[in-house]
Amino acid sequence: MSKAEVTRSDILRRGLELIYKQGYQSTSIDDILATTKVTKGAFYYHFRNKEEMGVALISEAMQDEIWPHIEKSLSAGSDFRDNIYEMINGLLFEHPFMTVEHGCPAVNLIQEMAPLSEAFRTALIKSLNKWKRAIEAEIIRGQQAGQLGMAHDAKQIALNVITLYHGVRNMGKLLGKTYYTSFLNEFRRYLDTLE
Amino acid sequence: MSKAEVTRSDILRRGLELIYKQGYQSTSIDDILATTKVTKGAFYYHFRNKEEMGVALISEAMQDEIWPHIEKSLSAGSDFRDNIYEMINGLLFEHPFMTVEHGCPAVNLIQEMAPLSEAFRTALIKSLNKWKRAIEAEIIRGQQAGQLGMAHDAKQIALNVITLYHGVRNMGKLLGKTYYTSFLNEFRRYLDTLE
DNA sequence: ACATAAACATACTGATTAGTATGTCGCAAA
DNA sequence: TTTGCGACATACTAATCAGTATGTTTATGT
Repeated sequence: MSKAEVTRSDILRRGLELIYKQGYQSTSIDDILATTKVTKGAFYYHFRNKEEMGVALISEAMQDEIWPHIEKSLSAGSDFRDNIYEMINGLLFEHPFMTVEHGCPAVNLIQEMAPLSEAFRTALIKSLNKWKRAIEAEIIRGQQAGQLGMAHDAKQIALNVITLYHGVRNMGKLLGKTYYTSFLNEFRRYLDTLE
Repeated sequence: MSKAEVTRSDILRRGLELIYKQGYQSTSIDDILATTKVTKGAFYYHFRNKEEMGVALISEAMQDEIWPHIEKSLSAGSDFRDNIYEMINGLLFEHPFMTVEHGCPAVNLIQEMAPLSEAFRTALIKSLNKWKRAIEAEIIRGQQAGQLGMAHDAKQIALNVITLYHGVRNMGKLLGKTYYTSFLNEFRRYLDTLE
């Protein structure tokens, strides 16, 4: 990794951290510069403007942060139900980056930026679809392994799971970690109703 | 309604509109003033600061906007399932204030401000609890009318419904109105699994 | 070792921000 | 009619913002 690449990724990582906690629009470039050794000249060498940095942050830093966990949990065991449950459980409770109070950076950015920027929307949809396809594939694997009837629509279930995740991340901001726990019980029940 | 009360409510209504579309932190007081006949002096006569206005906006303007619809739909028919379904359906499709791209102001504000302001959090929790209790009451009514087994936890179901609503409001920002429709199918199915 | 471009560094700009200071106007009670 | 206060109006400040202009350093191929 060259020195320039390190600088770039420093910007993205610190940017992700701050934007996760404060929101995109309320995080200034100066905020990022003040907490890194990066200067304004370096920033604008690597990115044309703030939006370009935001988009890069979604498709690079955010993906790097979350994706390994998703991939790992979705291929952990043989039961697709267990895998999907553990994926959500892990995201909620075990991920070192995310907290209950600040939720999930992807969910936050969709909320804040999807209506305001085409570029953000595109990057976020790409990210969402990647996740959706991964869940879908795991459900289909479950179907082929006889764990779930073929009549079920894998696409629809995948979207349900993601919708629930979005919901619980938002509710958690008001109700705290205890709600994560009771949600997970309900989520397990939901998975078990799929037969 | 006195002239002063009109001024105050003008600020709150216009504030809600702008904050709904741009977010709280990215909506400036000058934004509000520029699109009303209110001046800065009037603003700071009615509110100590921006945060106080934001909190008032949640417990007044936002409630006024959404609550009538909720109350109405929850007492529309005799089947609690139909009522809850219509509540969500109406919020998603029939509410004149809200759009798919901007979602729901309450959901948005929870996402943005719950982690950042105790005062916002308090106002939002109050608002959430009011809704939760209303749904809960409707479920219990359904139980007493024999539409649903007593074994079900009304509180839990109410929270599920709200969580799903939060989720679909967020997903809608990426997937558009068509997702609302397919979500509603799933939601109906969920309600019907409650026996 | 040297040329050249990549990778920064510094200082600035004009716009926008929340909030303040200080004034004014109209109406209600005395 | 005057006095006083509720309800504004105007002009300002200091801070912060994204972005730019113009430099300097550092690496790299030859």
